[in-house]
Amino acid sequence: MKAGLIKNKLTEKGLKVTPQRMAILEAITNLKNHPSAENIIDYIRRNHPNISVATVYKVLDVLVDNQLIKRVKTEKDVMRYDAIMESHHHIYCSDSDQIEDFFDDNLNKLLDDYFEKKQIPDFKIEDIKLHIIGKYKKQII
Amino acid sequence: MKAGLIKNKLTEKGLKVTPQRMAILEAITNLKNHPSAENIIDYIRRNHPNISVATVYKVLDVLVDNQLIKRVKTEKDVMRYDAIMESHHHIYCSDSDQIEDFFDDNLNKLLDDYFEKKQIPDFKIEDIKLHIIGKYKKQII
DNA sequence: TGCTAAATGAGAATCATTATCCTTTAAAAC
DNA sequence: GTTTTAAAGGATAATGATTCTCATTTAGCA
Repeated sequence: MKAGLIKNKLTEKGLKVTPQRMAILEAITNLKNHPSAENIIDYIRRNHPNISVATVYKVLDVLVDNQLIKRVKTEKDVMRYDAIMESHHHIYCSDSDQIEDFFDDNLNKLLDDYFEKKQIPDFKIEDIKLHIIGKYKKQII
Repeated sequence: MKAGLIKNKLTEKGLKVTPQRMAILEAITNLKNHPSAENIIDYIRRNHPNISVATVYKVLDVLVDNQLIKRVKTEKDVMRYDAIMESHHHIYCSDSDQIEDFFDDNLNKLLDDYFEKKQIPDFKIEDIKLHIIGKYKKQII
C-alpha cells in the first residue's frame, strides 16, 4: 500500500513511475529532520546502490516542480527537503541542524485574518511561513 | 557622518576599523534588495577596485558573527545579506529575486502574545520571522 | 512487442564559498 | 611619531554542493 500510495502520487501528476522516483519519494517520507540530498542518497543506496547523484538531484527538482515535496531553506548551503505538503511552519534549533515541523491551525487562522484585514499594498499573498528560531531546553532525564 | 556612524558600529563591537570593512558595511546599507556577496563586490569595486573576493566573504562572516548584519535565507544557493538588525519580516516575490522588508509592530505583538500563551514544549523561542511569499500585482501605469 | 520521448547514469563542469599562506596594516605600547 | 604584533587583507588553490552533458536505458503507449 505504501508503494502504491507513492506510485499514485506520481501518476496523479502525470509523471512516469520509475524505481528511482519511488525510492526518493519514499526516502523523503521516511527520513525525519528534513533530509538533504546527501541524506537521501545515503538512505537510498542501502537498497538501490547504483542510483546516481545526478538522478537524485534531477528527481528532487521534478518533485518540487510538481509540488510533491518542498524545499526547506536553511542558513547553510545545503538544501533540505520536506515531504509534508500541508501548510505548516518550521522550528529551527539555533545550535544544531534540527528542523521540526510546527502545525497550528489556530495560528494560521490568526494570520489569515490579520492579513485579510491588513493587506500588503500591490501584493497577493500565496503563503506565509513562520521560521521559529530558538533552542530546545536541555532534557533533564 | 555616514562614515562616522559606520566606524562607530565597528568600534562598538571591538572590531578593527579597516577600509574594506567600512566599504562592505556601507555597501550593504546602501544596496537595496538584500544584496548577495557578488552584488556587494560589484558595488565596492567601483571605488575600491582591489578588494579581494576572499576578504568580502571573511568580512561578511565577521559582521554576521558580531550582529552587524544578518543572513537572509533564499531558495537559491546564494546567500544574501541584510543591514537592518531591527526585528522584521521578509516578503518574497515568487517570480523574481525581489525580497522586501516588512515591519509591523502590531503583528509582532500579536505573535508574541500568541506564543506567550501557547508555549512550544521544551523550546525557548529566540526569534520569529515570517516569510511572506506571493506576487506583486502588475503595476498599471 | 516495438517505438519513442523521457529518464537515468557516469563523470565532467560550474560556481559560490572556504582555506591557505604570505603580505600588509590597525592600533596599542612605547 | 615609531615600533611592535596580532589581526586583517590579497591572490589563488581547494572544496563541495549542485548542474550539465551525452550516451544508454526504460516507462508506457500504440
